[in-house]
Amino acid sequence: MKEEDFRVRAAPSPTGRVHTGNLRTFLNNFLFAKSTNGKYILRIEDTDQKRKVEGGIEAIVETLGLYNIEFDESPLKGGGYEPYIQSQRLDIYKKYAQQLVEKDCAYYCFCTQERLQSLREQDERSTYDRHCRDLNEEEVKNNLDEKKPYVVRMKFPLDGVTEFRDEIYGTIKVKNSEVDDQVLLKTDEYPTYHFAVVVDDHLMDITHVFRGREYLSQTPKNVFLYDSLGWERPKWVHTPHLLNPDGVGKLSKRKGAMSAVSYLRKGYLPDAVLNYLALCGWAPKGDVAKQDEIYTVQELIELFSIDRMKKSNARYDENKLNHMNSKHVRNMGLEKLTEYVFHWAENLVLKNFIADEYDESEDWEKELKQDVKKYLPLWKENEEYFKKALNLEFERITYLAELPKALDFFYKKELTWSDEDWNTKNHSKKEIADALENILPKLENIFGNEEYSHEKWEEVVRGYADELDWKHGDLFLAVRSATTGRLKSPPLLESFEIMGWEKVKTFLKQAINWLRS
RNA sequence: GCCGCCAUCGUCUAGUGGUUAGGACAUAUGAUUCUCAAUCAUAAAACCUGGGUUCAAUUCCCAGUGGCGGUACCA
Repeated sequence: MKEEDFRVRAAPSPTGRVHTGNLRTFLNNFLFAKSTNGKYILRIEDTDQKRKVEGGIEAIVETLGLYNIEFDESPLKGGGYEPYIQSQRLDIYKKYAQQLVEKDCAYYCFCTQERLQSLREQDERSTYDRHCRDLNEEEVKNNLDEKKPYVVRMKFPLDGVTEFRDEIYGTIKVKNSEVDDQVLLKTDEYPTYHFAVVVDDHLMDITHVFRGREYLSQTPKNVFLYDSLGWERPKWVHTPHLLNPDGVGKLSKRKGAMSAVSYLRKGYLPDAVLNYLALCGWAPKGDVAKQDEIYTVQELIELFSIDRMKKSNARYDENKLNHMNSKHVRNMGLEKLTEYVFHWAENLVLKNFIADEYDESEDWEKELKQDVKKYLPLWKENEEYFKKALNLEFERITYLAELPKALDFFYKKELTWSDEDWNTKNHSKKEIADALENILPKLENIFGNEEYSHEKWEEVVRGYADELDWKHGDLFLAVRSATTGRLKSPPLLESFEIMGWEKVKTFLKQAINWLRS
């Protein structure tokens, strides 16, 4: 088979949610499809009516779109294998279920839920006792005529071994006695996952089935169905899990997973998130790997191959994600970054997504929204000014959500302080106020006349510190708190250049008043 | 319990039948510096245990231990 004939699919439930873990599965499929020039299909698996959610499809497509992950075929755009929603394919499953019954590979089961329940109560570890496996034709016919509710179960071989190949794990063997007579068609005539996935993957010509490793030991059920129906097996690619940072359990929201939209809102770049996720459980070959591990999506596509995927689970590590994001932010260049920040503020932070209806937004998101609403008009008012300010801050942040606070002193008309914003270890508030009052005219002298230079500025501060017999650092820190409202900031001279002397002077005066009150 | 899978620094990983076991994150120290960050340099840090096979095993085999997953009319 030629690579361009490869077809992979993502098969989510329509919960509308895309979180860290399944974003990684979407990504694996995507990288494989792109790297082989194959097709990427979205199919919705909504066979559990109890958990059905309306409208989640748009949310998923929208979210992935934000990461530039597009589908070649989907329920929304079609593609020649319709329908792409399992609940609209019920008659298809029914047809093949009947075929399996005719081939004696499946059977009608009339056991009630209550009976199954009591079986389980007797022995928690028991599987279905195959009570209906050998009903004779007449019994089945009678039951059907009486309109007894039924399910269709697969007639899985009682002994022997099922063997199949996984592209990552190699040959897997499972004793058939370990496998239950899995329900294929439920009472409500919906298929179960194991049945629908086989029928659809076959009918949609899926060549590579990427899915979580939790399905590995259940794959014999699929193998049985492919073989019974006389269909060619696809290549299975079971991928290891992303674990919580503490290594306990699959990554969960409570322990650090975020929704795919939230990452972008927080100001992680799509490429950075994908860069990080791709490197969990996969690594390029040693001789083509980059030492710093920073890759664009394009590079990942070029390097991707299944045989480089790991077998073991990986833990989620926010530190590394943060590091990668700050690298990607710095690599972007000021021009592109400025553009992206505006895009981020307008189209990611302030905009409401369909996905938001399915995921409760967190406190920081609400706060961020308010901050951005407040500052964005100011940022846009003077793009050159913004760019200069951003230039001083962008390598001090790890994600864009830090920007409103990081840049605030460039935009505020008044600063406010609290006691923690001052270094009072060596000097009292009164001493600091006096010092500021005295240094103000000295600064006015250089900045007011546009005669400043790095040397002069340093000379003024250091000179006056000597005069006061202060440590130089203490005086710089005092000026810093007064003019930026905090103890940590970009270099002062560069900041003043952007803010302009009038603003700096105003803040200095405000600070003196605050210190004295 | 039973079944399946996995096992290199704290974390993500590279790599090998003979290597000073490499990189990245995090950590520590130093340089730089008006603070923070960035940058640079340095340090500490790993082949799960026990048996085989072999001249030689972290690497191959087996067992144990540990971890993850499955054992649904959920996916």
